[in-house]
Amino acid sequence: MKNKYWLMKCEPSEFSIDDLERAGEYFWDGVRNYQVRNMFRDQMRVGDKAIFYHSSTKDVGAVGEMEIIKQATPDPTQFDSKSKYFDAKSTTANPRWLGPTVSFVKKFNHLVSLEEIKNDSTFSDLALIKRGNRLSVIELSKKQYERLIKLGK
DNA sequence: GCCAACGTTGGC
DNA sequence: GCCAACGTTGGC
Repeated sequence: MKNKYWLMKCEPSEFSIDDLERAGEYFWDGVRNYQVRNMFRDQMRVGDKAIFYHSSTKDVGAVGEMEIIKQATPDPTQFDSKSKYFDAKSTTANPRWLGPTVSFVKKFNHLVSLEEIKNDSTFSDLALIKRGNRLSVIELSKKQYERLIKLGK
């Protein structure tokens, strides 16, 4: 099956591309949005590629490449009452939230800033730059994915 | 820290 | 099922 391409946001104060590089792989936890949950469940598959994007920080933008190495499974933080992602309404029998596992591929040589993305016509219809967008995971076209990698070199 | 925009919750 | 209130997101 054809691989898909994704852009996945995370606040670097929580987890950054450097953290991922050190860890090698990471369970993408903490997503509490149904649309994104459904994307994880129904569309994201092993072998898909993803761009790591730093949000809510001084230097906002795309910072590196990842690969999906495990399809979404229940997010353990939803059952952990000490976690800020705890969800009392979720049960192990019927878990509400999922997360894929990603692996580090490459860190960009330089950040591709949000401004740069906005100014590039390749991304003119990308939800990322649309006003009011709240998705932390967005599907990219192959062209958009390759363009980000080129800009990051 | 502000604030616009959106998603979720819960009373009715 | 409506909708107001509330919480969260995320760029600036």
